[in-house]
Amino acid sequence: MTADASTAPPPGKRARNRAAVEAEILVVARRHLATEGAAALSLRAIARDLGMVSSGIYRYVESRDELLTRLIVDSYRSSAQAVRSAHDVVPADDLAGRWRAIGHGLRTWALRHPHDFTLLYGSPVPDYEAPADRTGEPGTAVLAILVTLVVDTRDAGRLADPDQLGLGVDSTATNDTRHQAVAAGPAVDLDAAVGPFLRDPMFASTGLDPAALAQGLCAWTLLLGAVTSEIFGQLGPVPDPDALFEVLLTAAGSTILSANGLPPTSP
Amino acid sequence: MTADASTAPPPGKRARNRAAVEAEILVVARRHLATEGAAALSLRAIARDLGMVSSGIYRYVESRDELLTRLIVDSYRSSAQAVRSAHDVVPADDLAGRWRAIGHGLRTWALRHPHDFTLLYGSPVPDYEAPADRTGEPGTAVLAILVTLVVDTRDAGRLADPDQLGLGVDSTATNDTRHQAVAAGPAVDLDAAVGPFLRDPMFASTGLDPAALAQGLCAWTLLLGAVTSEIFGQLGPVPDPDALFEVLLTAAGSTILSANGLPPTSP
DNA sequence: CAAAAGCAAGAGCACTGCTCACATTTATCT
DNA sequence: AGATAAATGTGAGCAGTGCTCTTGCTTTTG
Repeated sequence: MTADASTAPPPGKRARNRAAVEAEILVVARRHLATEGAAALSLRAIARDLGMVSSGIYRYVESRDELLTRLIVDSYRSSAQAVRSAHDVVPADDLAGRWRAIGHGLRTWALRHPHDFTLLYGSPVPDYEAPADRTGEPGTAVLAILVTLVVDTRDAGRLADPDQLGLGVDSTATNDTRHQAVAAGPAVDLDAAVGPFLRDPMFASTGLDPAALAQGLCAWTLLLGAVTSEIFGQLGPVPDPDALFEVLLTAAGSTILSANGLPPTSP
Repeated sequence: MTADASTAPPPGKRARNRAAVEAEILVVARRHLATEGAAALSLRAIARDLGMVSSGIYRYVESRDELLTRLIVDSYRSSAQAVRSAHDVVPADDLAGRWRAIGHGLRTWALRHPHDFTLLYGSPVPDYEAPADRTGEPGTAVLAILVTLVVDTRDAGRLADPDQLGLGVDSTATNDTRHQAVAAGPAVDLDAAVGPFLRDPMFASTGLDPAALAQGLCAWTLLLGAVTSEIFGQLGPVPDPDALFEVLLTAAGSTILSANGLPPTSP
């Protein structure tokens, strides 16, 4: 009634309330996610917590899947930010330290938000297909950090020897001169495996070679496997999870970083 | 009425029917699992498919969790058998071939039964805690196969150099003489990480040393990470999944197998 | 000021896991 | 053989879920 125009900008009291409710829904959803887990996420329960009737929540969130998508995007951001902030405090030339920061950053984030981690890297939620146009880009954020580390490692000439992993260097030159895998195994076609990735805009500017990217993927897969294994308890009761992770993290790091600080080809 | 005793042995018609129904339930449950996924498993739907009333199924399966446990144990058996049969066809002295057989065995099983794989290695089913006394032993079956491979590899003197992974050999001797991890990283305490495992009856007879076990765990974690990543699509659309898996499998194998078929300490 | 758009509320549908009381069938004991 | 006990089938019912639709009310907008 007596409200003048200056205190009622285009975002009117209605729009403001809507934004507040939407945010509140996300907050409550995150709380439920943290305590109950993803599949137990109930729109009705959220509505109840917010003091609104069950059907009312559909004014703010289209469906349960929509809510999940928002949480996923949110979690990707959260994890990437956690990893990034852990990574950025170590000096750029401390390559090993940066790797360890990435690994520990991801792990401690996962331990702190196990359900969020599950949402991102666990089995897909039933009857839910993540929309690639919304979860695609945020999903690569933490991998992108790892890529910059691989690039810097290569630039510093400290990239580990691909032969150590059974990945031949010659496979990049000629396509039919494939490298023989671990002692008489069949062929490993590096270019087929990771070549198309390198043509991706995300990598094109880095000038990475297939072997280096493959090494990076090994490190990433091993790291993610280590965290997954711990969060999901796949190895049963582990006596000293910290020590075990340290071992796996070190091993994963050694796939991209030469261990002794010297270029791989030196004696 | 005219049935004589010879056609009615101790397993009477009632027990036989019960066994049949229980088996049938598992069959239908597996079918639902394959088509709908784990979280969509509905006892009512199964009962409906079996032509019995919804409450009737509780005469045969205690609860939904009980059904899940049976499926999980079943899947562990199925996967272990798949891996084992793939592994057993390659000659015992072809160590690399055995590793590849294990990896491919697990992967093809997972690709053929994605929901079963999810049940075992995906995010835990909400509100379900796997009873360790029933899922514990079957869960280690395929890992056990890998352990025998590591043991045989050591016996053949073809174990990869632990230093390649940044895992020092001296950490087994003195406890405070810890190995420095990748270039100036903190300590890696191998004994703390895997020592207690070695005291386990499963390993005690093998005489494995901590470094070798750690290498095995690296291989396992990387392998499982690779399969998980593919089944769950964690890397987005991969151009050539077979080639990528080949790369990761080879890399994982190189953590336990010396690449050139020679003992690690030779020039 | 009136029309339009946004919102809260409630009823309702189809589904879930699970329990309970009741009737029927089968196995076992006397 | 007959009584008794155990196992099995049936249907109703409770509390919960996602989601839709209609009915009124409030805020914003022309």
